[in-house]
Amino acid sequence: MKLSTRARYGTRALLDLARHGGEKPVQLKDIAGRQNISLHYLEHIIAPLVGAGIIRSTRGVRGGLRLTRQPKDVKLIEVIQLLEGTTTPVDCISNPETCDRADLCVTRDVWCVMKKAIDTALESVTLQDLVEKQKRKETSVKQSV
Amino acid sequence: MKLSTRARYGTRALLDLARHGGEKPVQLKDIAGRQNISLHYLEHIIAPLVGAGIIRSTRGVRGGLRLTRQPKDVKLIEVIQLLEGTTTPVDCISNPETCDRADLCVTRDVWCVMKKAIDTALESVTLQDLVEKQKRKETSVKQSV
DNA sequence: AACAAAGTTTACTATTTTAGTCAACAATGG
DNA sequence: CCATTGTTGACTAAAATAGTAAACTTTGTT
Repeated sequence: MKLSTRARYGTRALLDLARHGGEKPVQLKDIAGRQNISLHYLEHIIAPLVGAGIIRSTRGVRGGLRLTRQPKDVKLIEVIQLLEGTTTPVDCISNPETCDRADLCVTRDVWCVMKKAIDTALESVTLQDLVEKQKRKETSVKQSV
Repeated sequence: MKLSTRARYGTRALLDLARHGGEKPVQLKDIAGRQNISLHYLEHIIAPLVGAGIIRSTRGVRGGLRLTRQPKDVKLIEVIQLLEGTTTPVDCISNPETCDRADLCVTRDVWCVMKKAIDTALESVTLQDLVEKQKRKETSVKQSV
């Protein structure tokens, strides 16, 4: 039940983008630098997010990445589903036909409850929430120094 | 975020044990047969459960496995933690020292919320719940035939 | 005592997934 | 046209997963 680095790096990259994005596009190499993630790897991770239209990219000089929505309109559940493929702990939830016990299986019901718990948790968090929380953490650190 | 077959098979094995266990110990090969799981593989999966004392085993003729507690006293969270190692989606939750960003990291906070959601879900289910649910499913199938 | 029936343990292996790297390519602005 | 930036596909090393096999230990029965 581990989250892949794709999901973790991708979320951090999006958060970084939300944090540093403004008028001008943010370059992937800057995100990679700030987040200390391999640029080449991040390129792959970002791809499904661009594909899904959460991010818009512009190539060429002064190009980069931009969020297509307000951070408050990007729920974590969507991000994780794109990066992780799904939040389903077992295949038989989304594809009951892969297991002939599916209809009688009570453990399947438990995994289903589990998935719902995960989804509910991720449903309630937006990029905006993360940005704000991060700002608060940063200022509190500055003050304590 | 997939659950391993260890977790799934192990849970099913325990459920089977709770279902068929009575006076006499239940033999692993019978569980393996009923659940259609490789006996050899199941031996490995069962090991940590025996080690943790959820199951007691007796070797030799007429030996087998027995639950050491009432099914109502076995919570799924405990089973999954034993089989899966942990329910933690990222290491930095239980081991903050593995990441030097841990204290400032807001994504870490999200994974923490996620873990709690999973734990709460699994905390609320016992083997007894599964046994009862399974009995209900079975009788409703019989009736509909 | 011997044997058969259980579980235990260790060693090994094939396959898949993960986490990347590398290089060629495409588009864009100056 | 060229430097810059993102895109794509090929490739790979390492780790995890999902087993298999076999030797071993314990225990009840004969």
